[in-house]
Amino acid sequence: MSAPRTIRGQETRARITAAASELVRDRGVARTSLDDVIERAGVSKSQLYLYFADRDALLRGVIAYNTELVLSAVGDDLARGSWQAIRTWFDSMTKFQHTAGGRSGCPVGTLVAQLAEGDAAAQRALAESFDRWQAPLEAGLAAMKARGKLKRHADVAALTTATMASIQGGLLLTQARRDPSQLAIALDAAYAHLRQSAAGRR
Amino acid sequence: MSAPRTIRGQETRARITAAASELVRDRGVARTSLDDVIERAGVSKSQLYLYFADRDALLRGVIAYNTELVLSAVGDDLARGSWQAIRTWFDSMTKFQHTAGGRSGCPVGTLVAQLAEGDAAAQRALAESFDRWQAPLEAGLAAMKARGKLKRHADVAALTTATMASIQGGLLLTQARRDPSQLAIALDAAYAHLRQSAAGRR
DNA sequence: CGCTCGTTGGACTGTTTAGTCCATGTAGGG
DNA sequence: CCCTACATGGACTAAACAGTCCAACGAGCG
Repeated sequence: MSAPRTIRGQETRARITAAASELVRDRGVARTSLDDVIERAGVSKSQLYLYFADRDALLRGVIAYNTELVLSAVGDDLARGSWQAIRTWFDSMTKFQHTAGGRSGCPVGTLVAQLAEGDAAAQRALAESFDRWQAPLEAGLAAMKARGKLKRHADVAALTTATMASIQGGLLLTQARRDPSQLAIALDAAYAHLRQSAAGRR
Repeated sequence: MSAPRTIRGQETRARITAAASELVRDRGVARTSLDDVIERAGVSKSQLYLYFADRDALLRGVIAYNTELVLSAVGDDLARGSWQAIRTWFDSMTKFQHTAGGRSGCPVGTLVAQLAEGDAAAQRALAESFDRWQAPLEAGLAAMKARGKLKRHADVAALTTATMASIQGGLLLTQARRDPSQLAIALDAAYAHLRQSAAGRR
């Protein structure tokens, strides 16, 4: 019911999730109907129900799709650990928000309020999504600490959580105010906070 | 169409917005129907449509209601400006999330993803809501700067935005992970970041 | 060449939903 | 005490919606 067995089926399933993801991004979960999705994807209803048990399953498919989306924006060097990699990662986010005009928000973060309360499975999926997203940052900070680039008593897990919060909060304020600089300010503060844990030079 | 002319009418309208607010908090906007609202409020449909033009207008009523909700949790001393007032404010939020079991998130923040993309008026209302919410903090920081408690070059507006982002991001992660400590960590970081702008003692 | 299994098309159904309408109730001013 | 304007109850409608069903298609394999 969920796994296509042929290449053609895989393409159809992918077209459905991509269409659903775009519609959810542009209008929100509440304003996205299955009829909208099949029209945009150019498929029939039976195709949708061949790969997704019901609407909730499709929305969980969107969570998975959007998770891959944000993960693909994480460079490999972030996990290796360097100030430069963190700065580059932050800048790529503000750049993206600028081109999007501060609309649409975070592909994963926006789904939390829309799905976490209604669907327990979706809530777990979103929690896992954040785990995967922050893993490279956490690994990078741990590596920096091991290399003596961070203070000995630096709490890597807490720094990671605080950074993720600044990202999500910055994106939320950007979406609410239609102003990408909200994210830029939040990320500058997050960067400064991380820098506070940098090991003293001399 | 929106303003009750009698005390009885005002009470009815208040009961409707309160019921809608609770339902939206517990299940999200998408899973809250007008029939649910009238049942919970104990009113009839014509009463709802006497005070709200349509569903979107009701949801804007929820934005206004929830805005007052978060504003009522802001003590007067925050605007006067003190480290103590900021710490107390932060602690009241984490305490609330602990009793709520990390469910439901921020009354205002959760509405952003659910309403901002679909309804332009709601987006503006939410932006204003954040303006009002952060005003006491911004005034307090400005007062502290004037009293020499903050560094001379401290950017009060940026500090305010960064703090709001940490709050919203912390609440979002708390909601996603059902873990109130996510907010606590984010707020500790926000407090440390603010403290960095404290004027040197000697 | 035909069989089979995954895939596709779209009509169909029952339910939920937002929104309308009108008859009735009620409180307070003249 | 009655009149008026606001408030209330609930039946009603039309549309949108999620989900079902079955007939037809097509690609690969024997």
